[in-house]
Order: sequence, then structure tokens, then C-alpha cells
Amino acid sequence: MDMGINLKQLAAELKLSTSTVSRALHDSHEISTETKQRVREMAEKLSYQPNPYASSLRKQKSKTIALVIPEIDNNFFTLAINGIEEIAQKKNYHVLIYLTHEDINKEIAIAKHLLSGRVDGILISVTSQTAEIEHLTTLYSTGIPIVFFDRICDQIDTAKITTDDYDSGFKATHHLIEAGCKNIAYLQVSETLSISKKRFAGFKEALHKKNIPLQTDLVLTCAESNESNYEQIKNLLLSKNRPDGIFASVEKLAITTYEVCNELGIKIPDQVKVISFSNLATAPLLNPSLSTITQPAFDIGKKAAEVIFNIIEHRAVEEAKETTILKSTLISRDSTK
Amino acid sequence: MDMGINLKQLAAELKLSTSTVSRALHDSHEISTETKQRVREMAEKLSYQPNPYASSLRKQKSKTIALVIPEIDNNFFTLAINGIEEIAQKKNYHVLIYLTHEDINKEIAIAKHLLSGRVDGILISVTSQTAEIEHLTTLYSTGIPIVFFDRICDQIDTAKITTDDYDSGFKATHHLIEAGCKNIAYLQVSETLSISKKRFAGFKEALHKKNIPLQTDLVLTCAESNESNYEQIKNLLLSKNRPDGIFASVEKLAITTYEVCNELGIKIPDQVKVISFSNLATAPLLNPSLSTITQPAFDIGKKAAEVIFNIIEHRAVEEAKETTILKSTLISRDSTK
DNA sequence: CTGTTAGCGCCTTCAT
DNA sequence: ATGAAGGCGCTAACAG
Repeated sequence: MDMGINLKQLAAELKLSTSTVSRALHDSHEISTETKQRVREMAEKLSYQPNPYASSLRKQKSKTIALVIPEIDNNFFTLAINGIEEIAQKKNYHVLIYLTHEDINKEIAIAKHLLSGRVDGILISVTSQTAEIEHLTTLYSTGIPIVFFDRICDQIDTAKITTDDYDSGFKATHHLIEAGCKNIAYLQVSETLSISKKRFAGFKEALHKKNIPLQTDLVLTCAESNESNYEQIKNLLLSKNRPDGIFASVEKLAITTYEVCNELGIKIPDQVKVISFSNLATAPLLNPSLSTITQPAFDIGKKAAEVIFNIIEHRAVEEAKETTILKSTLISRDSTK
Repeated sequence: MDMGINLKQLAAELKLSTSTVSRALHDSHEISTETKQRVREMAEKLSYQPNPYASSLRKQKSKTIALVIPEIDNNFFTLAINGIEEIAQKKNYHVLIYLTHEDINKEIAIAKHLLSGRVDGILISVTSQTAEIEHLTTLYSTGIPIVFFDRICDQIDTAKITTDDYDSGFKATHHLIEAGCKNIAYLQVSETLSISKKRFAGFKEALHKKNIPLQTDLVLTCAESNESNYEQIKNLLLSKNRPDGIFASVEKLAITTYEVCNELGIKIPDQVKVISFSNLATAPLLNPSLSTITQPAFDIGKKAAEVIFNIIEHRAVEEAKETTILKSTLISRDSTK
């Protein structure tokens, strides 16, 4: 690590003290313009790069944030990272990425590690298993800035950035009802997740408004492997009470649904209508008969990053203790046909 | 940053010296079992976390690698990150992620920064613009381990992990020829990129073997915006010499091609056959008439990570100065119809 | 088996 | 406007 030149050597080269050089490099006002010039030129010439670890140790800040997400092969997170990275690069911050793979134990291990002060702030979207949140409250209580995005933790009093999940759930369900569905199935990956609860609440409300009873046997919680999800959905479609509409509350379950329909020869949307939450950039390649709720993933990422840097740099904690809700978009492809 | 307890305080609590505590925590053989036990319990109780920056400064190693990629909304990189992260987590390394957005200047800036010694090793896939590579040779000459994956730099003598691009290009072209194509167009994003050159070489060889002349007006280099790519492909499909087969050498151009065909009402594969390099996890959602070359993205990521950690930890430089080539898979969906 | 000491490279008060 | 000195928290060489 670090084969380059250090401050002391640079100072020696210039016949100056390390403090003068350090100040010159930081553009301190108490250094003459000519000295600054000389220092900068030599630094450039020797391609001096300050040791970030020495600097972090001294200043007690690392210019680094942690990004903790459940999965990456999911277009929502991919787009969010793009937004986060854009802001981080602009602000000269570094981004450490941690994947929990929807595993609460990994999340706990990461949270524990983050107690070390490796980062100045944390951007997190919790796992679908996260019910106990002691690891997060502990982390939060150390004073490190945390911003939740998408999959938030309502109990922790910090900034949160989400989609309008209740409204999206309502809109999606309404869309299916308008399309003539009576027997609507609801697919989710968790019962505890913030987004699941809100989307489901919107779903129930939309049914209620139209006096359609909620059928609990049509509500599927698919938390296991892709294989078992596949089986569960297959059983659903083969059951005597086969749904005429399916609300896939996450992208992954929409894909599985499509695969099952493919295998069973069930035509979408002729035999069953499907609406899904999805942020696939490849929308045009999708079967045009799948309607979609698209989240503003990129903007959520950008916003989350902006908020965390604001908290870190301006201690804007209080004003940040609010939830920012960005609107989703419903793309109806049924009507296109 | 770092509100927790430090070594000194922990040592004071235990009435031991910091060195003893440090050694106990590192499971040194010269510490009695009982002391280790005592230390570990107290550390756990006070949830002591060593300051990573102090440790990195002292040990001159950071247990951190940099991952530098051109874009993230591309399934190849998404899957590769998954593989990289899996190995990094297993090895207790941290991953800093940097996106170049296909911008050579960003790549240069990042390379320059990495001179600082922030990371112990670098995993990089270069931009489509990377022709001058001084920034990379400079970086490499400092002695920091670098592993190229997918988009490699042939001129730099270090480990490289790629797909069998020449062979894939050959296979893909052969597939189109077998399907009856005579007028095959080739779409690429760069002429300098390692993968482009190799895929194109395979393309040419496949044509040559069947005595099909290469038509230069059917070779499109789309390096600009999505909009201009769209126009270029549209012009190609409207030209008098309209291709009956299209080789989309990257995922993005396949998607654009599909969009253009959609707009022009050109049926795939009836009017034009398309084969693309793509790693979309949502293959079943794709139009079944698009054939695909799928790369072992996850395995490439894993392998790249394994190699870099091997170099870092065992100075296995020489043996690592080789190119690992993993095989791609051709998924033919034309025949499925 | 345990303690003392000396830095890693940087920033920053304090002195000049 | 510049320099000297101390310490961020940790590890490792050197003592005992």
C-alpha cells in the first residue's frame, strides 16, 4: 500500500516544513501565493497524493459512506446506485458497497462493523427479513448519520426517502379492477417490510372502495428460494380459485409469475392480467401485456445521497428527520394492445 | 466519526497494556488463554471496534479494494459485482465502487486518486473510450495489484479475466449464417475496446469461412448518445442494403435495435434475425425471437476477486500474469419458435 | 507471558 | 508567513 511520496519528503524537496506544505495544499490564507504555487507545482510533479488513512485518523472523518442494500440484481437498486454515485462523485466522497443478500444476519454483521467509524454516514435499504432492529438502533445511537431509502425502518427517527408505496399499491390495484379483474392475487416477499405493508394497504383500500372482498387464499408471501416461489405461484394458478388478476409487488415475483404462465400456457393478459413493480431499463423488451409501476429509482438514490451529505456536512439532523416521498409512474401496456 | 471506545480505554478497563489487549484480540500465541478470554469478553461487552484507519495507517494495508466499472445499469456488471462481493465478504475485504460512465476523464481522475494508496488492489473494466492508457501504466508501475476483467488492457502485463470473445463472436455469427442470413450487420460501441476487437475478429472469421464478404457499410460504431445510436440503427434498417441479420455486440445496442424494429414494424426474426451479447436475468421476459450470447458474468466477478486477493495476500504476481478465459453460452431462441 | 516505546502520515495548535 | 511539536489509534520491535 502507498508506494508514493509523503508530506515529509515533499516538504524536504521544497525545503519547507510539513506544516507549511500541508497548509499550502489546503489553500490556507496564511500562506503566500508564491509558496502555494511552488508547492502545488512540486506536488503535481511528484504526483503527491496525501495518505487518506493518516488524514482520516487525524481528522476523524473519512469522506466515505456505506451503501447497504439487499441485492444488486434488481433494477431498482442498480438505478439508485447510479444516482448515489453521481452525487458522491460530485461531493468527492467514496462509496463502500455492502450486499446483505436479504440475510438479516449479514445485515447485523455489517451494522456491527460500521460501529468502527469506517464511514461518515450510511445509506441503507433493509432486508425483507428485518423485523428486529436492535442492530440499527444501536448503530443510530452512536450518532452516525443514517438515511433509509426505499425499504425504510419506521421506528428510527431519521431521514427516509421512499416511493409513494401506499398510493402505488392503490393505483396498481385500481388498474386491475378497471381492467375487469374480480379475483386479484397479491404476491409479496415479506409481511414486515415497510414497502410491503404500504403497498398491501393500498391494495386493500382499492378493493374496499369497490366492495371487492379480500381473499386471503390469494395473498402469497414468497420469502424462500426462487424455486419454492415458483411452486407457490404455480399452485396458485392451478388452484380452483384461480385469480384473474395478479399484483406482483416486487420485480422478482413478476418475472417468476411470467415464467409460470409460460410453462402452464396461460396467456397474459387474456387469461390473467398482471401488474408489477419493476424498474427494468429494458421495458421495451418486456412482454407488452404486462403493466408496470415504475419507481423513480435514480432520483431516490440522488435524494438519499444529497440528504446524507447534508447531514454529515451541516449537521442538518433535525430538518432531515422527515420522510421524502417520490411519486411512482404507472405504465399501462394492456391498452396498447 | 468513531464515537466508540478505543484500545487504550479498553486496556485501562482491563488493567492491561494496550499491546497485550491488541495481541489478545489478534489471537496471538504469546497470550494466555484466560487473558484472551477476559479481553474478548470485555471487548464484546463494550462493543469495542478497532479504528480501521489507525490500523491501516500502521499496517500499510487497508483490506479494501477498488472496483472501477464503466456503467452499472448493465447486467454483466451487476452480476460481476455480485460475484466480487461474495468473495470480498468471505475474505473480509471492503469494496469501494467507482463508476466511470464510459468517460475516459473520469477514469483518469480515479486512477490518479488511487495512487494515494487507499486500496490494496484494483479490479477494473475500462471505458469504451480508453485508448491512451498512461494513467493505467502509471498506476500499475507503483506496484499496486491490478486485475482487468471483461474489458481488458492487453498492453499491461497483469492478470486478466475475460469471456472467450473471439469464439463468442464466431459462434454468434455462425448462428446467424446457419439461420440463413447473408447480409449481416455488426453493431459495436467502440473500435478500440478489447472485447469489441475480439468479437469483431470472430465475426469476420465466421464470414470468411463461409465466403461471405464483409460489408463495411453494415458495420456501425455507436459511441454517442442513445438517441444518436437509435438514429444510426434506424438509418441502417431503412437503407437500401438492409441487413437480414444483426449482430449486436453489446446489450444496450440490442435493446435499441429492438426499439427501432418496434417503431418500424420490422418483425424479428421474420424480417431480420438478431443475436446479442446480453446477461439479462430476465431472459424469459425477452422477446423469444432474440438469440443471445450470455457471459459467465458472476463467475468472472468471482474469479477476478479471487485472483486479486491471491496477488495481494500471497504476492502471487508472476503466476497471475495470465489471462483467464471463461466460456460464454449461446442461447438460441429462434429454434424454440 | 506482559509492558514500554516508537512510529505510520497527517493536521493543527502554539510559538516565532 | 513559516516552523516545531504533539497526537489521532493502532501495531510491532524490543525488553524483561
